[in-house]
Amino acid sequence: MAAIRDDLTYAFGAGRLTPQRQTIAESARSLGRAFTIDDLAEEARYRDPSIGVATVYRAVSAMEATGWLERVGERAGSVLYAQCGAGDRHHHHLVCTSCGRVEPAECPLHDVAAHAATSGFVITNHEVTLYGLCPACLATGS
Amino acid sequence: MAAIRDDLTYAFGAGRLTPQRQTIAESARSLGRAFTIDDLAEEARYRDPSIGVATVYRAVSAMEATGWLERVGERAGSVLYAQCGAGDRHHHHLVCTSCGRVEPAECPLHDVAAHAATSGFVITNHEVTLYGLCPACLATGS
DNA sequence: TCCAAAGTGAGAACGATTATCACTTGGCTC
DNA sequence: GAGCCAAGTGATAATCGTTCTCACTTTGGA
Ligand SMILES: [Mn+2]
Ligand SMILES: [Mn+2]
Ligand SMILES: [Zn+2]
Ligand SMILES: [Zn+2]
Repeated sequence: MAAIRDDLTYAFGAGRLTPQRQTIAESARSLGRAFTIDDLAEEARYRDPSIGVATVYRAVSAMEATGWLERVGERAGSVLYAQCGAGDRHHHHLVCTSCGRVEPAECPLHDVAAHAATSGFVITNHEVTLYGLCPACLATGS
Repeated sequence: MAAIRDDLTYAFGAGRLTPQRQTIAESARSLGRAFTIDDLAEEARYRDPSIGVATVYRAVSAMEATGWLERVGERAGSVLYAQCGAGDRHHHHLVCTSCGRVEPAECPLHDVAAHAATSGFVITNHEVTLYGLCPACLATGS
């Protein structure tokens, strides 16, 4: 069963769930992998051609603010997003560099945080992203 | 003593060490913190106003290719670079979000790599960046 | 010295993202 | 249910970091 934040009704928090936003959120979920704004706009406009690109940008900003989407890297100058697959739990990401599949990864930074403390730095935030090949892409050799 | 890659003569590898490139590399080193292309260009053009912005971009690309510079994040839509402070050793970065100071950090990913292997992913690359406050910024409360 | 490749600088072009603005819509109050 | 108004929309222009182009200069080896 999915974590509560995976439910579409949480995508926009206190914001309105308009028909356009619903289409955009469903598009994001249906992609099932990391995507650029352009990827998402293409899918959303396939379902409803009247949706403007600016609306997709605004919807992504809103979904990122609630944590329903996360940025997981970049591709050719564009930000890569993925639906958060682990609810509220603190985690990071495995990103398949071939197909874009994304899987949550444990946070490995407890030791490093301790080390940093001895150097005088106080860590307030961190980013971890792993890139590689998912089982499917390994099997097909792509 | 600094690791060998910290020496300016390694900044451009097989490329030419022109006067402009020397000025740019010295500027990067003198900044002593994470910087954007714009920060670097400002410093370099202070020393030699005839240096064009395109030359700074090209020099940074070359220095990134040799590993003498690394990208350590972004700020307001621009890529953040820092001089690599740990030679050839595999490492990551502590970045002070207040003053931009950068310090090498150990790689904490051995456990995670093992975990990923059990999920079928094969990791080929990873990124880790820690953000926080350096001792100096903690002391001044900035 | 000569030459070909590498590098330079000015400016144009590019492309992702953001701002603007007139208009529409959703959800609340009465 | 009608009225209100903040929130959202879509087209388009603007922004801005980065890359490209091109004529020119410099470099370092033959
Ligand atoms: Mn996630
Ligand atoms: Mn480094
Ligand atoms: Zn894959
Ligand atoms: Zn600091």
